Amino acid sequence: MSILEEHESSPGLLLALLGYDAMRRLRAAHDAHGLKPRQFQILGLLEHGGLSQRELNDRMGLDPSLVVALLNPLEADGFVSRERDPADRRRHTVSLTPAGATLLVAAGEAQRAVEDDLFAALDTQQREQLRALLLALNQPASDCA
Amino acid sequence: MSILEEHESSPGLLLALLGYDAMRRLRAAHDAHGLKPRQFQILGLLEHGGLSQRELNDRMGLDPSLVVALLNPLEADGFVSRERDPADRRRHTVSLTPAGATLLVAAGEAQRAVEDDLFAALDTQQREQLRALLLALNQPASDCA
DNA sequence: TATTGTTATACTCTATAACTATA
DNA sequence: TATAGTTATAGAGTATAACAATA
Repeated sequence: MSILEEHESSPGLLLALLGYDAMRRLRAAHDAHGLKPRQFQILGLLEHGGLSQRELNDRMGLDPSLVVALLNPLEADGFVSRERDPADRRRHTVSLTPAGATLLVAAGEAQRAVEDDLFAALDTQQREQLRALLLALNQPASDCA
Repeated sequence: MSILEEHESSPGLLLALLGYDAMRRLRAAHDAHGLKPRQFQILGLLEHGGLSQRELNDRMGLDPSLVVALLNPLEADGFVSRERDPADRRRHTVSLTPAGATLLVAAGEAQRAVEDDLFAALDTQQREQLRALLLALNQPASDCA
């Protein structure tokens, strides 16, 4: 059943509801691996080298306190390691462990499967269109603050 | 600042995060009128005549308990009225009051302003494209249950 | 003083289960 | 028994403020 009938859907609310559904499905997929969608995102961000928590905050658009709460279980389970930066002892460099890299691969397959299902109604070209439009939305013309 | 860099955004998570941001902006806009986005949606659904709560559940894709919680303040503030259906006394017919109709107009302008800002990065044609793609996502090809 | 990371608390939206009343 | 509506509780994701350690 559809979330909204066409005539009663404002574009903004439609986007909000579809986004909520997307997060719900991502969560269901990653639950099998003991991950939250945002934790999977962190593993992906660490794939090509360690980052400070500050860098994770910035790239994810999240408050530092959120990143701490996401990292703690990942570190406890051995998927991620935290080391103090010798050059600036305030910084904690977060890195992917071998176990974390393995988990990233397995959970990545689950995520791709979910996204295939999520966008099943669109063909390849339409998916590319949608992706391009969403990326445009994500980069506001200018920060006129 | 953008929520995600291009290379690190899965389409599904991108949709989820943009949807969250859309809901956040809608909430901010409707707060000025004492409404939640879902309550504004209810007012819109009642614009062309009364509905039972059951019909509201179905059209909004929400659990009945949610609709109750959304309606109670609306009724208390006089924007909506509930009357028992004489034909089936289990049914409560929900209708828009004159005050509710006035609120719908005012809040509708706020919502349009938010959506204009939300989709500011897109031209008219791109907005139509996006809307069509989102509507397609919202109507899964078939419920192969 | 400013920055990195941490802790604690609270808010929004939604889901589920159990209940009442009507049919 | 089944349906319309209600109540209460819980969960996920995020935001904010206050704090300790380091620069």
